[in-house]
Amino acid sequence: MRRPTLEDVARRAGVSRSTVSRVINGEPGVSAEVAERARKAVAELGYVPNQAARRLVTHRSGAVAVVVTEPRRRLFVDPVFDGLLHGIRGELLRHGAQLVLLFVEEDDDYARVAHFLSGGHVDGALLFSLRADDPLPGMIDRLDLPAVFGGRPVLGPGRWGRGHTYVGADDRGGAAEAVRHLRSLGRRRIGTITGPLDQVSSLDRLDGYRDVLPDAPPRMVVEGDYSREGGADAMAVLLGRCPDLDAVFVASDKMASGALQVLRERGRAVPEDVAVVGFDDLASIAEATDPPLTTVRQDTEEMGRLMARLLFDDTRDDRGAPAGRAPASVVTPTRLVLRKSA
Amino acid sequence: MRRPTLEDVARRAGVSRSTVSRVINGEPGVSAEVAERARKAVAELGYVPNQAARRLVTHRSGAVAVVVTEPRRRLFVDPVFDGLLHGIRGELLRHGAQLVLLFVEEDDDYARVAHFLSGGHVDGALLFSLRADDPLPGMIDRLDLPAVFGGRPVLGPGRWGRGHTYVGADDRGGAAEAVRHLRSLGRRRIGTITGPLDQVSSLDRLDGYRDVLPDAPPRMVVEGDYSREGGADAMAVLLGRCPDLDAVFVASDKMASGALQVLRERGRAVPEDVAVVGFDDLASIAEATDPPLTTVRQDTEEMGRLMARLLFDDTRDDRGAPAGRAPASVVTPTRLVLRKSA
DNA sequence: CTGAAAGCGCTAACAC
DNA sequence: GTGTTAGCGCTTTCAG
Repeated sequence: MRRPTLEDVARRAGVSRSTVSRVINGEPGVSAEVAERARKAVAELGYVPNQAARRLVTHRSGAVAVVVTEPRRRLFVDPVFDGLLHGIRGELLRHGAQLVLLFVEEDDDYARVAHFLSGGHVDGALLFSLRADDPLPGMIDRLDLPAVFGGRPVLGPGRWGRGHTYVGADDRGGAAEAVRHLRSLGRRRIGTITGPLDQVSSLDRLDGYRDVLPDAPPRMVVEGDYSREGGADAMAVLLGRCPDLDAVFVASDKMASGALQVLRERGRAVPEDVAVVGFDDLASIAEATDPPLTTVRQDTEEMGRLMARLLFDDTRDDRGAPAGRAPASVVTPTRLVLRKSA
Repeated sequence: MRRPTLEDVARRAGVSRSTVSRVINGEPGVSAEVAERARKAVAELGYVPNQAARRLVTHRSGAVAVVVTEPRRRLFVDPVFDGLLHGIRGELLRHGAQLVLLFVEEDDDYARVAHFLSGGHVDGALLFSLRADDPLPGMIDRLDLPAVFGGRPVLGPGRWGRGHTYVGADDRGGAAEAVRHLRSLGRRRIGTITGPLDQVSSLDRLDGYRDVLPDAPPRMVVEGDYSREGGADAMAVLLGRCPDLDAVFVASDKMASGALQVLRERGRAVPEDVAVVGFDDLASIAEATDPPLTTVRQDTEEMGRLMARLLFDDTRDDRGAPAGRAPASVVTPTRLVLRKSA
């Protein structure tokens, strides 16, 4: 009733452990006939390799950690993260790697996560570092573990995360394109509703807005919180400050849907009176609003896929090239999707 | 530059491997003085136990799998699952266990998951089996691995999953309570919008409706898909079939919000003309609708916590009691939350 | 209370 | 091509 070991399989096939091991790991140099016999024994015994033993000697775990700093459980209802995770999953699958999910919620968790990551449980880590003052990037530096960030990480106050590999959307460029579009429509009083300004992506999107509108007065900028309600509130504020506003760039679709509602309630026609552009292109939102939302598309699934791929690029040369430099980061392009709101 | 091993620590502390091992694992029978010396050496060397080695000998992995059958990537935008996962996470944390996330999307994945689960990577599994014909319960039977299901599992056509441990909300009772409430309000033409009827929970909620209204004609029952749009469409159908409907029990808050919208568009006042009760009590939806939604609350976080707890109950007696019977399943109570819609 | 020694199940040199 | 032999780093009897 004991789980069969390599030894058992070998005995049954009448060969040695090493040979069976070679067959199982698909190594060359085993005659077809012997290989067949070994495979048969494996099947008959229902042999499944003991991973712990394998790891012990290979020093590889076959698993990848995904570290998420979950802002009060909202992460898992986030379609952006959903897309990311989906892309990651697909790529991990191709590599036969497992996904170990690590949450950071309280401050204690950083130590816990660091401890886990340094425990050899995983071959690499994919981390989402949203906040501008996130300790994660600093932490990973001390760990000597292949890692790829989702979103450009920031290291301490003002220090950009050079040396960290990351995959991020072109937040700044996308935002700039959105605002440029608004201006090309002849709009002159263009406001913006930003995400929480302690997040890198929010900051980048705001920078994109400023790139195009360097002289926009501060009152045209209102900080939101990426929620629908936050978007609605921010829109109300914006309208109060600038009643003759004729366009607004909203840094997320969710906020945009809230903004649209307020605009409607206040009797502003969209896009006639006020043109609106969102960000994310979440089908469930952007296609369902009234009018459908013009927005900046980011391909979250592709981003996830890329994160995993970069990680594996870094990870696999453990036998061979001396670990190499961290692979280059990639900024994925965004694309303006024109619907009816602008 | 090699990672320090127990041996290194032992040498530094001037004791034996065994002693250090005991200290690390908090075993009794080590003098305070020696223990202190060992701890000091651990700290100085930054020693972190090699999990693979430990697992190899203990036969325990310290990890738990969470298996989700992800219906076309919608799972991660599901607040119910979010709550569940949150509860699970909390409990795993208490036990110092890791969470390995396994997705089932394509048919291939079942084999992959089964293989993984039987590979000794995890000490147990938490599985969400939504569909009535889900292969997961059958699969787990052949695996000899402690497992707890989220939602009552069903084994093949008509065979209820006896012998499987699960944690599920009292879908049937909750639905019945909702309908009973509607009736107590004097409503007589009570329809229902169900979830996808290939899901156990949907079926159970419908049964609850029927428990109270055994004579409701089939036209009063419309199948939805748990989405907002699905709820809207179903509401339209229901209204078409029965224009003088005076109440509706909707099997999810998301669908209820869609239904509410249609009701409003058709000029039906809620709750005056049509009373509406939802299911789930997702704060983000139920409190935000107009009018706020009366709904059946299920405590998803508690359910998640319970799942993990039951799993550990089953899991830990590997040294001691002979594995024991699978622990009892638990059906968590639901509670009607009265707001304004009914 | 502490240490010595025997593996856990596997891979990887190294012989044959 | 295939087998032999060392370990990987840890826990766990069993002596002392």
